[in-house]
Formats: sequence, structure tokens, C-alpha cells
Amino acid sequence: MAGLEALTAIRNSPPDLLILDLTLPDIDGIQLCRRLREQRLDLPVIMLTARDGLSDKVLGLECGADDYVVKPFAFLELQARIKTCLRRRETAAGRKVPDSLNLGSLKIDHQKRQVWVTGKEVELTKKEFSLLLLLAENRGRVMTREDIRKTLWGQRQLYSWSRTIDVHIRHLRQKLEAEPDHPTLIRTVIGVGYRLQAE
Amino acid sequence: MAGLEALTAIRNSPPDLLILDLTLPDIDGIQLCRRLREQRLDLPVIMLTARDGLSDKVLGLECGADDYVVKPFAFLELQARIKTCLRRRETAAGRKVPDSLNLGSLKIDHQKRQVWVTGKEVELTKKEFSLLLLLAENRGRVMTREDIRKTLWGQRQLYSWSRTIDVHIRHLRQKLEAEPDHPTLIRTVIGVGYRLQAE
DNA sequence: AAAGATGTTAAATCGACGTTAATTATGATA
DNA sequence: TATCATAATTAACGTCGATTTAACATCTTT
Repeated sequence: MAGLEALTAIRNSPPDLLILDLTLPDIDGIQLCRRLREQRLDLPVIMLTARDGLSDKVLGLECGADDYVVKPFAFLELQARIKTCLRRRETAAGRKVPDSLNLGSLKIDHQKRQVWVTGKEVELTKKEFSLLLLLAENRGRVMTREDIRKTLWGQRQLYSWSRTIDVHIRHLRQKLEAEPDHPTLIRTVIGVGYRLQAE
Repeated sequence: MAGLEALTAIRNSPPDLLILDLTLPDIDGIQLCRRLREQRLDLPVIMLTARDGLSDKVLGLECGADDYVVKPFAFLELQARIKTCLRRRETAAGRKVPDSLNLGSLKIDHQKRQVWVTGKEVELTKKEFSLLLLLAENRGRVMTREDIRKTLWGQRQLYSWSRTIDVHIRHLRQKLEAEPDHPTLIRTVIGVGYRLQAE
């Protein structure tokens, strides 16, 4: 399966774990992994590759993979690593990540990537959803523009003077706020960033 | 350090991450790791070992280690794996303990960038917040105008005859003091600077 | 009282954010 | 591959609040 195809498929029905070959036809595993993270799809990823070079390993892990297995590998090892990954996710210290967030009138389903406001479903684009999720996961705390840039855009540069983030915020407000021009949910913290009002 | 010793030390003050050599004097790394897990000490563990045998790897991961690095290893790889482990922890476990300062009636939450006086939230601008934070972090001590200039303005020149700092102090007092004209919280130390009254 | 330091207020300047529409990128479909 | 719809980004400008300046007042110390 090609990388881009995979990305779509993953979004539509996220698997429990992803084993990713570093060499895919169109975009490589690292790119794919990065994209996943940028879109806040935080499923466990195991990188699988023939390359043994150190820089590959480091790159693989840096871009957000959870683990790395070099080909040729023993199946038992892969199996063990898969187990570890899944266990980690589950136990993640007992508090498993709830796949739906309820914040007053706002409800977010992490897995299905769906959002409701006062019971009515709202359609968000990819970027909008990622942004909302970031804010929601850190509700109450201010997310600086820098935080947002790093998380949603990663390597690909987004210049600091760009108004892209503002535009997405605008769209979110239009879709989520009762009065988009007097936002109560997504607050601006001038000179710093945005904060989603904690319920 | 021997394994049993370590176990006690870890219980007493759990580190952020554990790098465990598989070969320790009394009980080996795998044993130690198992014990940790039995005791619900869920800190990230990276196994470090000379043995490259498959069964060791599998054992290591099975017993609850988060990752496994074979000696001799490149420091960069270890570094990358450490990063991954910690990142995973951060995102999985969600929020860390917020570092909030409590100074009598004044409460400051660094993370949320919020400030309360006698339980009521007070809105501060960026400069006001930075200034307050500087004073609060050095409460009891006098911050000279020089200190303040260096910290809040850095390179960018702010002439010594400028009244900017005073104005910000004024604003803080208006927002924080019971009687802004008779400040008790932010005291002036003439000829030197300002001091935030230690609790 | 004089000099130097800080306090105070309002006005000027500056910069951050908001907003809309146009443009470009993306991805699906034929 | 060409086409089309939709999403993401850029450009351009508006608005408003934050920060700084200016001018003068008041306090402190000698």
C-alpha cells in the first residue's frame, strides 16, 4: 500500500498499532509518521527497516515512532515489541486515554474524529480537528503559537508572521462558538496564544 | 549500585526514567524490572545490555521494559530512545503537576498563565505577567531595575531614564493590591528596585 | 530646600490579532 | 492525466489593546 493511501485509511479507521516500513513507494515511513503526528493520530508506530544506519534509527525515533526494528529481524522480537507497545498504551499508567472528551457542550471523539456541540455534530477539516484536539487535550493551559506550530506543522516551516493559525481559529470559532465574535470557548491570550476554556 | 539498593532508592524518589543494565551484582535487570512493575512503579525503563541474544531482548521487553539498547551503542541512539520514552510519557500521561506559586492571597500558575488574588482571577498582560513572575520567583529578594531590564527586555535597549518599568509596576499594583496607593505586596526599595513581599 | 528618585496620568506609538477574499495545494474522481 | 471540489494558506488591510513616552507630581534623603 502506498503511503498516502495508508494515511487516508488510517484516518478513516485507526488501527491499534502500525508497523511501518521505512521504504514505501511515494512517501517514506518517516514522512508518513510525521504526518500522522501532525494530524494528532497518536497510535503506536513501529518502524521496520533494512537500513541499519544510526541516523535512520535516530530519525525514525525523532519523528515520533514508538519503536524501531531492523530487518532481518526475528519474529519473536517483533512480537515482543508489539506487545510492549500495546501494553504501554493500555497501562499508560492506569489512566487510559479516554477516546472521548466532554467539555460542557463540546464533545470530541478522539478515535472517530468527530465533534459535537450541544448534541449536534459539527464537521471539521483535518487541520481544524487537530488544532481543536491540541487545545482540548491541554484545556485550561495556554498553547502558545509556538506550541501549535511545532505540533501541527512540525518540520515544515510555517513562518511566524503567517496568519494561518488565526484563520483556523476563526473557522473553529465559527463552527463551535455560540457567538463567534465573542468567543467564550477558545480564548485569546494576547502575546502568547490560545486557551480552551476548561469545563 | 546494586539492584536491591536501587529498588529502595527508586521507591523513595522516583526518577523520570530508568536506564537499567542487565547485569547487576545481586538481582539482574530483568528481576528488578519485574519487581518495579509488581510494585506499580510505572516509570519508563530502558534496558541496557551487552548480550545480543534474542531471548534476552524478548525477556527484557516481556518483563516490562519500555525499550532495549544493545551495547556497544551509539550515544545518539540512546539519546533518541530516551527522548522517545519521555515524550511518550508526557503525551500519554497528559498533564504534569502544574507548578503554581502560592503566596498568601496571591496565586500564580505558570503553566496556565493565570493569576488569582484572594481566589479571584486577575487578567494580566504579557509584560505584567513576566514582571510579576520575575518578582515572585525571587520573592523576598530585591530585584534591581537592572535585573528587570535584563530579564524582560534583554538586548533591546530600554533607557535608564524610561519610566516604563514604573508604569508596569503601577498597573500590577492596581490589579493586585488591596490598596494600590499603599502597596504591601510589591514594595519599593528606593535607589535599588522592587521586592515582592515573601509570604 | 535642593537634588535625585519614584509615582502618576494621559496621549502617542506600536504590534498583535481579527477578518475577508484571493490564491494555491490537495486529493478524489472520471 | 485532466478536472473538479474542498482545504489550507497567503495577502492585505482593519482594529484594538498593550506598551512606551512625555510631562509633571510627589516623595526621600541630605
